[in-house]
Amino acid sequence: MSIGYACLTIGVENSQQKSCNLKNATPEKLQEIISNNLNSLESIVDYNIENNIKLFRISSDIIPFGSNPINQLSWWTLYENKLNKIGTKIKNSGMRVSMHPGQYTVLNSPDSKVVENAICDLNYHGKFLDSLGLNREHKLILHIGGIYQEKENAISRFEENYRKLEESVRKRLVIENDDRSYNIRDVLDIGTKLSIPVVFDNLHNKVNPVNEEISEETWICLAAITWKVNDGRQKIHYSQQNPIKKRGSHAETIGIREFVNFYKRVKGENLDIMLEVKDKNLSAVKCILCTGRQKISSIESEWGHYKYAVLEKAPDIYQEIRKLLKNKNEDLALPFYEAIERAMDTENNKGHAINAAQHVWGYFKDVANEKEKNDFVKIQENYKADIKSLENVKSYLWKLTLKYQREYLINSLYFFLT
DNA sequence: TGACGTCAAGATCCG
DNA sequence: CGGATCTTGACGTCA
Repeated sequence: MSIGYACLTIGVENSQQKSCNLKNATPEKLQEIISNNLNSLESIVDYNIENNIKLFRISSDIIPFGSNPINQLSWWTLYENKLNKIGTKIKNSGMRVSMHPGQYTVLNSPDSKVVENAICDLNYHGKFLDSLGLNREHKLILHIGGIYQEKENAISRFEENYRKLEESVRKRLVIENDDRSYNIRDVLDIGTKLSIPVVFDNLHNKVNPVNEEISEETWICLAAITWKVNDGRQKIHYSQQNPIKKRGSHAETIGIREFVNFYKRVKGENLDIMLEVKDKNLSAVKCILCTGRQKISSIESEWGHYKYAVLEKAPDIYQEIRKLLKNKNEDLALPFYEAIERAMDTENNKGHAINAAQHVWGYFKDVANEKEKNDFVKIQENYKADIKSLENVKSYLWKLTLKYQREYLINSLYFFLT
């Protein structure tokens, strides 16, 4: 039903997350970062609302060192107004958010210090969602942890330590199969025994399967049983293998044909699907537009974002898409994104890249001063002569985009896709 | 002891 | 000096 993305955005203004080192983490520095990060979170929530994205994972780093004793700020009171404002936007728009402590939060460690840290960390995550005023449908996702040579004992320790968690954390906690230690069968057994909802992760299940014969649909049905009414809709994680990286690495973008097939197969309309993918919000918008009825205007607006990136890669596909968008009465989302994917998969070509850069330059040629005109000519020549890279050319154009505040270009993915 | 994963910050280099 | 490019950090497990 809802499709969403994790933590960061591409091409969204004022959504940057900041961080700092432990040794620089003064109260002043921490406050500055928290203030920035909450402003960014609000921008992201606004963006999600505008783009009909109803599922989002909030970064664990939203509060720097949120569970480290170095951070003694009571950020939930210092930023109470801001947190309420953001929480209200989330609730009023029907958005569902989550948080996901990473691979270093380990509840079942034999080392009691590690367990203590994990509990602190879960408390921090729970407190953040509480401070937004959100109910228990807004989940905290956790992996089971390590094996330590004795899986049975490791699982018992997970169960023991789970029971020690505060109710405010337990009510949100859901568990997920991972790519090396605990497969979906293990996690379903634990979830069933302790009444913890289970998140099925399709790529982890491919990398660390129980049994190749059992289908994804079957596992999703079995996981469904662990979700009770006040947990909200069943959630799953979806990602695709990056073809050039090692097994388990997330793809740059979600291949839309494969996703749509998956969505039909597993009856995705009954699920909340969290995408784990490098291009973040871009894949979320793509998957949302390809699984529902769309107005032509949404596709046209997407074309506005992608067009110069496509022109840079493949002028022929650029023309093909222009032609495609003239069919105002058909459902264009799928063929549109398939064409975008083909274009972005195309090998770089200097001539095409220069052609696109000149199109973009068109936004400045009337306002640019003499030095800027000369610099653009020079950087183009240096690019042709292999002295400068395409990234250098584009970062020069980005500088001009910001200087002359060209709104259309600020929202263009030309500068963010490679 | 280093790889793993992730992203910005910090450090260094270059013209 | 500003910008580009590289290295580091912060976490715990496992080989």
